Amino acid sequence: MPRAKRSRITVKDLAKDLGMSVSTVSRAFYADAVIAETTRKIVLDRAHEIGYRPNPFAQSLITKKTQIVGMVVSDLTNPFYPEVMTRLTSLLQKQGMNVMLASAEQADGTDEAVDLLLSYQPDLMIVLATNLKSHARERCEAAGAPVIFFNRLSEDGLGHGISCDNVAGGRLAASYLAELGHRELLYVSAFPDASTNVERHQGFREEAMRRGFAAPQVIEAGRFTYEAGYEAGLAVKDLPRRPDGVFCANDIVAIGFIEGVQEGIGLRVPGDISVMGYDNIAMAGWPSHRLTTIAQPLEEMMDATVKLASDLATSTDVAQRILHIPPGRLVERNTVMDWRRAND
Amino acid sequence: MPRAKRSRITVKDLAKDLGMSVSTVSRAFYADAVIAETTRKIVLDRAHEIGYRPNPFAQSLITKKTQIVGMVVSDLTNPFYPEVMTRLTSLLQKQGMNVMLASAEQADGTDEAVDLLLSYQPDLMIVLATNLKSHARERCEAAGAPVIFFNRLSEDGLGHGISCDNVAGGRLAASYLAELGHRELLYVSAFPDASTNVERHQGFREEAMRRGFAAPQVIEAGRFTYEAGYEAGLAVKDLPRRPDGVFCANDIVAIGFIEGVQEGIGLRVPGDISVMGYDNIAMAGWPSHRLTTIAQPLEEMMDATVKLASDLATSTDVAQRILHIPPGRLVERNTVMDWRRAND
DNA sequence: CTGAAAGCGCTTACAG
DNA sequence: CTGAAAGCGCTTACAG
Repeated sequence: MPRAKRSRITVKDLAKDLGMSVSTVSRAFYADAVIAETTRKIVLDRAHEIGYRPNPFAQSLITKKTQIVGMVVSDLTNPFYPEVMTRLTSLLQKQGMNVMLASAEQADGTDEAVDLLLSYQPDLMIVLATNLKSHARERCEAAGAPVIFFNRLSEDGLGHGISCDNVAGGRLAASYLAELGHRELLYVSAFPDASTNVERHQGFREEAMRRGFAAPQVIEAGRFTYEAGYEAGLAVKDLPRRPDGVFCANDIVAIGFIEGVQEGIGLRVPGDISVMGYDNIAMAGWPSHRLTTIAQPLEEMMDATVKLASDLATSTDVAQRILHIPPGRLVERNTVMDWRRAND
Repeated sequence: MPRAKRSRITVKDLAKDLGMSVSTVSRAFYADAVIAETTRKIVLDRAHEIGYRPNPFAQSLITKKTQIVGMVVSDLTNPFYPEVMTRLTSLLQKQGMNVMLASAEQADGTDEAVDLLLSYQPDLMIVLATNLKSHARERCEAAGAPVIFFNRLSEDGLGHGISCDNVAGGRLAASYLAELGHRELLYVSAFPDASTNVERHQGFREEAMRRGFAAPQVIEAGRFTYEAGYEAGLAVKDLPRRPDGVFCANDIVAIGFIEGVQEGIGLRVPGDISVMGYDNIAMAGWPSHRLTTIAQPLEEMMDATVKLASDLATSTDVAQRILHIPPGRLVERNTVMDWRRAND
């Protein structure tokens, strides 16, 4: 069967079919174009019948809008991101936008991937998980694509950002552990430059000190991965003081940490040491983990992103917007011990 | 700062800059165009200097090639797919192709998402995880985009396909369990129409019966998810005969199954019941799971996909290709008991 | 409210 | 080997 790359229907065809000019037909597809409503309806109906859609490439050659949003991802071993990615994609598609992907697995590959993506003139870029280097962000903006950082903010504080209030989240973790009788706190840090990491640490530390505790000890896991968390768990034995309450940069790190601490040092969670995460990924609720954590307000974060995206798509000039959405609720499960009750 | 949607550099600009015609400049970007090598080098060098890239939209208006591959995904709670997705994206980008995403979270949403994607005239479609309905596949092909099914084949057997030899994998599972002394086998089935599911079951059953065992019992988990596996684990208590060797449709189902069987029925794995998965996702190696499984030959599968993709991109007529790559190796961990040794 | 014409940024026969 | 011209499928001032 010769795949006869059937030449697709064009405005011309549809115009001839309807006995109208191409101008008129074209106008039917633009809500704010001057055209009789009855004419528009005739065109749209017939278009639907014969399966005509304006060629977006030809369109964008003129409108300079592509309806493409570039999505830069990495770190997909953290289940938080695939979920965000697919749900965001669905939401954006409902707005008529299409998502083009650049995978930034290796830091060095990012640039070329971003450039390739930019040649498609995306209306905007959404950066998930990775820390786009400043010059890459600048290239995006020079190419006319404003960038939205999702969940992590840009290092240089530029670009739009959607994030939850991680400082408040960090405080919440410290309060919770403190209230339950923990005294020797530890923060397990992930990627040191990530705003999420920095802010969660900051909130945790502030709240601990406000309560008159020593500054929490810190283990540098270095990355937001299970493996990094696992190594951090092993590293507990080298700490000057044995911690009783641990707050990890996120869930996947926490899960790795717990397994490291159990396997490597034989400590029990929460019997010997309490551990909390951040995100509330699905896995945190599995019987094998039952991780106490702080939920991200994912719904709100995604809605805000889509809202911002369509604002950026329609209006040419939107002031920098950095949204800090209140952190989600505390999700109590089985990895934190209540020492008050234990001592009753 | 008014974001002055800086008008990008065009062929014209570059031509003027170089004192050449646009034709010549244009030719420099096509390997098989007739142009003096020295001229080409001059053009390319200068293009790189001033950051010129041909506008892919204008290009594809003429060439009818877009360098876009549409990727249809769903089921991203299975960590197997995010990994495939990102690695495949990187590989395709290295070939100069760009990946556009359609998320098919809800079965009903798929169609509109696919249509939207098709309006961008992708050179081909890659379907991960989901079972594109036949009519959707037909629409893709009618729009000139051949489709490659990755890991699962199309229900109607049409379209290109890359998959590992799941029948052989199923046999391998049965042999392994049989050799280790298991006698009462169980298959935990996932999405009933998925080719992977059907073939793994088939191989498992064939090998069991070839060895003179009864046909393995079956629990219908229904989906390739943790939750479905968990429910299946609970359902073990309703089985007429207590199984001792279980093969699950994939790893994530196996992990759920194990937790269901432990939590809900109190059976121990592998003490009371042995369990195997399929895929060898990263999580299968974590201390919390240590799942015995069959690895997918992911590298080979992805290479074959990229190869096929670039064949399809260059040649207009490629015969239907369905590749069954030999299954990966058995990965022995801690969820299968060796009853021979146990009885020594 | 509608149509004829110009033009978006390219590629590719066609001449030379 | 290079250039002038036509044209890909659209949109949008400009007339009417």
